Amino acid sequence: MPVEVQMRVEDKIEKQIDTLLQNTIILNRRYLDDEQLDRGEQFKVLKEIFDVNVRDKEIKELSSHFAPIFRDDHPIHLSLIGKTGTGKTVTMLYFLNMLHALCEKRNIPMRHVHLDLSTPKPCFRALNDLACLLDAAKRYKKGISLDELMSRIEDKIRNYKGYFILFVDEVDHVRRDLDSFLKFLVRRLPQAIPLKLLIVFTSNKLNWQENIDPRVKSFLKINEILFDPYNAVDLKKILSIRIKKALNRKMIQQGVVEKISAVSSRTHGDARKAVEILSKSAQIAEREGTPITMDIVDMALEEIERDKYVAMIKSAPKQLQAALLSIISSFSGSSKPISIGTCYESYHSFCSTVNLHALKQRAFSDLVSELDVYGFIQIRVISKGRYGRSRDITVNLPTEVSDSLNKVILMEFDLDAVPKSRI
DNA sequence: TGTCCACAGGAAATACGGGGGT
DNA sequence: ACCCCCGTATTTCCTGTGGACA
Repeated sequence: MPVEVQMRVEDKIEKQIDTLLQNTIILNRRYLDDEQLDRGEQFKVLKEIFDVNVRDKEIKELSSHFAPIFRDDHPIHLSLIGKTGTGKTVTMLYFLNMLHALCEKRNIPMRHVHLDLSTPKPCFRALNDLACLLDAAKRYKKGISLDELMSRIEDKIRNYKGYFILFVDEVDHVRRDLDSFLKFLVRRLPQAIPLKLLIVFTSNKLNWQENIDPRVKSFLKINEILFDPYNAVDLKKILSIRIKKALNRKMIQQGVVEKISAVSSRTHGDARKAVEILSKSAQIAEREGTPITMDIVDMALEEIERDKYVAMIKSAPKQLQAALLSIISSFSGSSKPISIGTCYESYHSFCSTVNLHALKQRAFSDLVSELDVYGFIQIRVISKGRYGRSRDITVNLPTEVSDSLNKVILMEFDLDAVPKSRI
């Protein structure tokens, strides 16, 4: 390894560190990622955001909805509707926190619980989570009846007489048996115990109430508050607050914040994603040793896109990885649609080479649909008349993305394909 | 106009795994 | 240790179908 001898190593290192410090962009990394902030810090950021009148309208509506509590009245249930990243959860948590403090001050007994269903789960798991939050049961994987869980929850709060606000985040994530879950919350629970139950639902689907059992629905008196996607002005405010806390403002070029807010508001209106773009741009700029420029933002956008796919497939089950790989490889080069039959053949042969149990076609077909939902591929049912009816598969990923997907999946298989094949 | 391909995609059956009760 | 229960994954079985072709 060749070493430069002109300058003493110590001096060199010192000089490098100095320039690095001068060009530091990220001053406080934690403020670029909510996961790393504790509740108090999150609320502090939120307060600043609310103080510049973002989400003003929603907070007003929330206040008027909950106002009856202070007249010893019983407000109906509430449903917050809006896309992901529009601040439903944080706003509500913040609001509940304030409400709690206010109730304490006025001696009104009030409890609130946040049931987070942000990852899809069946009724059983949802109830189990709730039971855990209430300290009514431990975490079960399986093996206890739904009824048992419900009774335990009831027992736990039977003697509580004040307001009980249950914040059910992302209700529509209760898969399959949403009806029985709601039936318990809306019908059985209020009848079984004396407390004043107040449920707040959250959903990103406007029509989440549409296909629930009408018998449950009739009990579900609900008030709705809509959370619109953030517009560019709001996003700019939100980003500015983050920048003040986390970044070296001198290293951000004119127009960058505007660009990020514009792109975000146009494509999703999601504040979390906007902050992610900012954070990624800062990382890239720091790596390249330049200020954050417009070009850097573009790079960040691309990189986020790619990482999204790679991360998703990395954490996916082996079968799904195999399916995607066989589709990508049987696609190689041409961009003409392929029928699902051809894909199944190549999947089958791939499975035998890596010694993976190959699924039957019906199951494979479901895997393919899943890949479509995630956006890796597009499928379309078409009929070739005499030559049958099938789904055509198209891969529309940028080549670099599909290349890195290919590499990642192969790596995943190399790691455990070797020892298996030896057995 | 009817046939018939090559699947789609729903429903039910079966397999499996893991945990609670006793 | 044994059995039973529940949730999930996969298989098996099945009916349905758009349109090129004869």
